[in-house]
Amino acid sequence: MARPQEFNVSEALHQAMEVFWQNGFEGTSLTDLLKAMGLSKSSLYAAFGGKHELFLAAFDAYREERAREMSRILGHAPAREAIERFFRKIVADVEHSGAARGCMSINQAVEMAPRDPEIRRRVFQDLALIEEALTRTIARGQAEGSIKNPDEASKLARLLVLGFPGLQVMARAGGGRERLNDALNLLLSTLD
Amino acid sequence: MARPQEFNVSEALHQAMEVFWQNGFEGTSLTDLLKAMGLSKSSLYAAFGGKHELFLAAFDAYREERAREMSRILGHAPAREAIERFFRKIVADVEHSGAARGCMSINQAVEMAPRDPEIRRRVFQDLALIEEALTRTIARGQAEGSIKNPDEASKLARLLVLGFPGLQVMARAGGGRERLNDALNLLLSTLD
DNA sequence: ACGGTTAGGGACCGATAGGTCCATAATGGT
DNA sequence: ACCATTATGGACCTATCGGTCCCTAACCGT
Repeated sequence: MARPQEFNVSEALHQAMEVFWQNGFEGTSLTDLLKAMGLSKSSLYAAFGGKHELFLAAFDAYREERAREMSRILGHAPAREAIERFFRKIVADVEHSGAARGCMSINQAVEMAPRDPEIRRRVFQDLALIEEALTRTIARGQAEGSIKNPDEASKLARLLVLGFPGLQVMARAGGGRERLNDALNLLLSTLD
Repeated sequence: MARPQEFNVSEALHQAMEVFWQNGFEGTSLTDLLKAMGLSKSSLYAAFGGKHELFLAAFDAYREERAREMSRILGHAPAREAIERFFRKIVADVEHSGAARGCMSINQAVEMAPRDPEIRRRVFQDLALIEEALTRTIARGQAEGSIKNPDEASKLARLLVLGFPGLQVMARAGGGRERLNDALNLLLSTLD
C-alpha cells in the first residue's frame, strides 16, 4: 500500500470549523486554517479540495453538531425547562469560550447567504429545523402543563425562532451577560 | 486659490455606504469603492483617509439616515400603525432595492463588532436608540388606545428589538416576502 | 497672463491572498 | 529488501489587497 494519512480528518475539520465560526469565511485565511488544523497546504487540498469546499464541510459539521445538541437538550423534560436550557446555552457559550462567536448559521446568513445559494439553503434549513423542534417541545409542554401559554405551539415556536437571531447577534457583537440574560428572560416569558 | 474638488463629498460617501452595506467591510475592495464613488485613489485617501476611516464615516452616514427615517415614521400617528410601517419598511427595502442588504448595523454586529470596539459601541447604541423610540411610541399608542396590550411599554419595546435582528437577518439571507411578512405579522401581534 | 495651490490620474509598492506542483518521506505488499 | 503508492512540506505562481507617491491638470486671486 502507501503512506498513511498523519492526521485525523474529522479532528482537522473540527479545528477548521472553530476558525471559520470565529472569523467567518472571508476573515479566515488559508494560513489561519493551516495553523489551526496543523497540516500543510498539499494535505489540505488533497483532503478537502479548497477553501470553499472545506468551508462547506466545516459548516455542515457545525450544523450537525448543533442539531444533535439541540435534540438532546430539548428531549429532556420538562419542556419549559428544556427550552430555557436551549436558549441559556447561547449565553453560556459566550462565557465558556470567552469569545464572541454567536451562531455560525446566523453569522453566515449575514456574510455568505446573500450571494451563495448553497449557504442560503442551509441557513433556512437550520431555522426550519429549530422551529420544528421547538414546536414539538412546546406542544409537549402544553400537554404536560409546564407551558401555560395556550396559543398555538407553532406560533409560539415561530416567535422564539424570530428572537433567536436577536440573541445570537447580541452574543456575537459582545453584549454582556446581563444584557443577554435580560433578553433571554424576556423571550422565554412569551411562553407564560 | 486652487483647483476645486470635482466630486461631492457627501454623495461619494453615500455611494461608499451602499457598497459597504451590501458587501460588508472585508467583502468590499478599494477597487469596488473607487468604481462606486467615481473617484481615484488619491482623491479617496485625501478626502477620507483610508478604508477603515471611510467605512466609519459611511457607517455613521447610514446610521444617521436611518435614525432620521425612524423618527419620521414613528412620529406619525396612530402609534400602532407607525410601528407597523417601521417594520414593514424592512420588507419593502428588500423588494425596492432588489438586493439582500438587511440592516447595516446588524450586519456589522456580526462582521466587525466582535473585534472592533468602535463598531461594537455603535451597534449597541443603535439598538438602544431603536428601543427608546419604540418605547415612547408604544407608550403613546397605549395612551391613545391604538395599542391594546397593557404590558409595560419598555418590555414590549425590548421584545420588538429582540425580533428586529431576526427580521433583518432573514431579509439579508434572502428570505422571501412571504416568510418576511409572516414573521413581521407575528412580531407585531405581540402588541395586541 | 501668470503663479501659487490644490485635486486627480495612475504608476508603483510590499504583503498576502488562494492555489498548484514537485521532490521527498513514509509506508505495506510482495 | 525493494517497489509501487500515497502523504507531506515547502517552493513557487499569479492576482489582488490596501496604501503611497509623484507628476500633471485645473483652478482662482492678483
